[in-house]
Amino acid sequence: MNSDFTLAIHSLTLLALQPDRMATSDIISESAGVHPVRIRKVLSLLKKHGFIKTKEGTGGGFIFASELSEVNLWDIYKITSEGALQPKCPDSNEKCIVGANMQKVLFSIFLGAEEHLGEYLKNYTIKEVVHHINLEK
Amino acid sequence: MNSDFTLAIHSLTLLALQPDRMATSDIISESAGVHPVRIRKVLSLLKKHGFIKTKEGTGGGFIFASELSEVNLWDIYKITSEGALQPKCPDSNEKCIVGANMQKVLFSIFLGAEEHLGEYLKNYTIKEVVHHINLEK
DNA sequence: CTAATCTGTAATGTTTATTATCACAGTACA
DNA sequence: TGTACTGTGATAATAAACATTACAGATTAG
Repeated sequence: MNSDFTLAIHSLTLLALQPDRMATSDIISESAGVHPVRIRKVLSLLKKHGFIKTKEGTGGGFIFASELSEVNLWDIYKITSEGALQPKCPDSNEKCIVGANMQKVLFSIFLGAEEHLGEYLKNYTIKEVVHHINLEK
Repeated sequence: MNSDFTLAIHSLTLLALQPDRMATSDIISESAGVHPVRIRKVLSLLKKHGFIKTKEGTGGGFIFASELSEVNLWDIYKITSEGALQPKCPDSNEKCIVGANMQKVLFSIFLGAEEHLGEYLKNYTIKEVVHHINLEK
């Protein structure tokens, strides 16, 4: 799994903490320790799903566009990383009962695993993450 | 996540289907489509935990050493891939409230996620996987 | 007892995935 | 009209996964 999921959470949390003004990709990238272009790419996904708004030009940037308690981590996972749990099986031997069928068996197991993970992630919203961040202060 | 987890499942399933005789790393690697050395590395982990037995020399190889229904996928996950869910966060900015604390917040979330995944994986044993493989025939 | 056939494992090379960087078009504002 | 942003494609650098080589140690067959 790449870190788009955690980058998205990081960015949203930062935006949640300054709901009144926009944050640029430079500011967010400095907080997250990654390149600003990556921030723009990940956040453009979140924009497409309406979680944030963006503005180009001077004074522009990114800003939260929904209720903190309505954005849960499962939503974000699906947008950034759906299918990431799924293992990339090498082409196994079709002549072997196991090789020929293992891939689809594993596929169904991991599909179930991802759904199960979803049940857990649905319980976490950005509001909770922000709360945890504040507790750590 | 690398594919050690699925390789282990694949190998155990193959061994489960021929409980009477040993399988060499060459045979298993041919079924799984990977290099025999990888099979030996992954299976040596399973051996350490007593799930299989090995024998060196002519006629040697790997063989199942426990009850199919007592080897569940969570056991195997823990052996091969524990912590794999955990995202590798880049060093974020310590001067930023979010950057400074996000890592430990994410850590606790992903720890919970892995435990939750465990509850799902515990329900799958090699016996079930073998059963699914046979159904696909 | 010697050659053949295995596992065990370290070391190294190759490939693939992830991430960073560059380049530049488009938008908004002063 | 210049400056400060996002949006996005293309390419380069880095890191992770995987394959390959090499060889020591165990076991068996002849």
